[in-house]
Amino acid sequence: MKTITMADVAKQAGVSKSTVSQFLNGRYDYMGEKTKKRIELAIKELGYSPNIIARSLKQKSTMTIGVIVANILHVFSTQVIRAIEDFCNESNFHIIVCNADDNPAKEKRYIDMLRAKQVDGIIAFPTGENVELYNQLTDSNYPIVFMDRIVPGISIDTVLLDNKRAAKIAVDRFVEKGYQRIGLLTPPLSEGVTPRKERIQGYKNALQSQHIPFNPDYLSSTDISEVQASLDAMLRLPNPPNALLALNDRTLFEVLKYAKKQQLNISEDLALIGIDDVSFASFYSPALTTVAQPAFEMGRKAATLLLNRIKNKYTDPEIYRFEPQLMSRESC
Amino acid sequence: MKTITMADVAKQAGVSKSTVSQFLNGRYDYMGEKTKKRIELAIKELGYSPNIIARSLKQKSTMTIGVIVANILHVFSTQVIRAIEDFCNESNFHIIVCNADDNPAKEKRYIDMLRAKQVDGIIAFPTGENVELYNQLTDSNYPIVFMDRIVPGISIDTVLLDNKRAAKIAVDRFVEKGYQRIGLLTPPLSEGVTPRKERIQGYKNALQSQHIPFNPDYLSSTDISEVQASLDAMLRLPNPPNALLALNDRTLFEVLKYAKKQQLNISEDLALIGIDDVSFASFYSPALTTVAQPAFEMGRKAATLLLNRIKNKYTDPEIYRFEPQLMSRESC
DNA sequence: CTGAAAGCGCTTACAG
DNA sequence: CTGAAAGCGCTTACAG
Repeated sequence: MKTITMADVAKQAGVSKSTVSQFLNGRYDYMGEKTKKRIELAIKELGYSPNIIARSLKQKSTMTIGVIVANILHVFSTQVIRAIEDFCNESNFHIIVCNADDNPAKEKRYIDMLRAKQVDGIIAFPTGENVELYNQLTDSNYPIVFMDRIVPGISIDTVLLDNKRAAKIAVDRFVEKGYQRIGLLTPPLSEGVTPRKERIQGYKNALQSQHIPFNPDYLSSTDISEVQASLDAMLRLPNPPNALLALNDRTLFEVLKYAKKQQLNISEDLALIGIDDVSFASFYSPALTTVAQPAFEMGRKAATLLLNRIKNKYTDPEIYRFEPQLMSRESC
Repeated sequence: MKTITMADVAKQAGVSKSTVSQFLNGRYDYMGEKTKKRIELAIKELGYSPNIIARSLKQKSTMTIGVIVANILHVFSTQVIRAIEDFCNESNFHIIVCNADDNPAKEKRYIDMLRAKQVDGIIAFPTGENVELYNQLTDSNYPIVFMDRIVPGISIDTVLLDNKRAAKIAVDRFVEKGYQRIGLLTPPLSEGVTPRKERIQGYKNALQSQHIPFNPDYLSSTDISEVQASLDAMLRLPNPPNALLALNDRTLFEVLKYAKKQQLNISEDLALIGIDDVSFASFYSPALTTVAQPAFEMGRKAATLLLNRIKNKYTDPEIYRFEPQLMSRESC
């Protein structure tokens, strides 16, 4: 299985490699009709297909980008990736997908490898921990876009939800429906995880503007595995919350598991809103009111920004906030 | 930003490119200690990182594989991809992810482009339509593995669920619980889509071995958008089914939407089993009995097979069937 | 133990 | 309108 190269085509067509190359790249400006035909024929006869690696080496462009998410199993990431892939496909780019698992060492390894493989740019959900590396990237003007998380002090295009607003939308909805004792369940506030920080802040701000005092007992920040226990404690308070905001889909899952186990009647016993629109929200009983992220738009935006940078349309790095959307259903 | 190359390192260290290359590839056998040190230092000083594209051109291996799914948004695909990525990561491979959307033209384009980019192999959920192309690939001995779908007449490693058994497990469960009038809801039986064909066959076979006559009225094969209408009709039969098998997750969603709208009491009015274990199965009310695919094992197997082929460990192409697992819960 | 040279398969400035 | 030649950044067989 000898692989056939441009030289073979050239020989077969009786022209030089240069001419074949011109032909392949559509630079027909001065090319004779018979030459074109001959090359076309030779390509067909030999079943030739160009080696893009060789081209990449010369052109310093691989038409490939890297996408590093925390975990592709998270629905939001999957949707973002799908949007990125669609956009890239329109521009003939491919995407290499990596799972960093919130592990800075893994993230660093991926970034280094991707660069070594000469990908033209990277979209990442950053761990936030590789500050030195991020700075290197911006210093060398490497095309990169962050998703979902802001790394303080780093000047890189970042696409994320207006998280404060997401929390505010939920709180306002609770209040509008007559709930004042609003609990919040969140995973641990490890540093670097923008959405959690901002949503909690948004929750506090929203309470304040509704003139509801913030009650620390109503805020549980625990590991996913302890959400249920923590919720249990919260509901056993002398004056427990009558409404609950789940900070993300995985937290919401825990609430629903707990509710089922305890035969808690959601919406009657306890109003519930989750941030992240889950697949079953509309047909759950009660249908779940959620605050949705426009994941596809966000992915598309990230891809647009990155490809623009790759094409050298320089713009100052910015933070792009997307509007969350209330999906009004039955649970509140 | 001049990029620094091996030549720069060589000059800085006062050795030849060959020696640097040896060093990078860990062929220290005969290398003097001082030489090593000098190279190491030069690399550090210059911040050198090798260009893997250049290496790939010479070595004819990119350490990258392509993964073509129908749609990454399908949970099963996402899980398979995650497993593949994990396995590849262990072997220092990267994956390029593509969505073919069950579109043969898109599939062909991806396969052609991936090969042009010299990926070392491909794992695909095949549309089944590009028979000529598949044959070319096997003829040229190109490493490829199929997932989920069998393409008749093509000899390629294929990893998929024991679909007949999945249907049988569900039917047997129904019968064991006393249900005999078992309906089946499936998306259209377009050719090439192995799982649907096989699951329907498995359903029929299982009925037979339970001595239950197959009732064509109990089998609905429609577009997803018409599942609800079709189910409605089925339940209005003079003698409607009292148990329902949803062929996959998306069909199950439609059943649940319908049940909610019609205030149908699942498990009491109608027993229900879905193939594909959905994220909310355990905390839905009633908790949903499902038949799960071992998606991660399957993805891992596909990756293992592919990397073995890439490493030239030739084996005859085979079909690998994975055991479905009953997740016994409340809906039946 | 290390280096000079050829080559991987392309592209491209230049000459004619 | 087309070709010869150099070069992209590596690797590797070979020589010494």
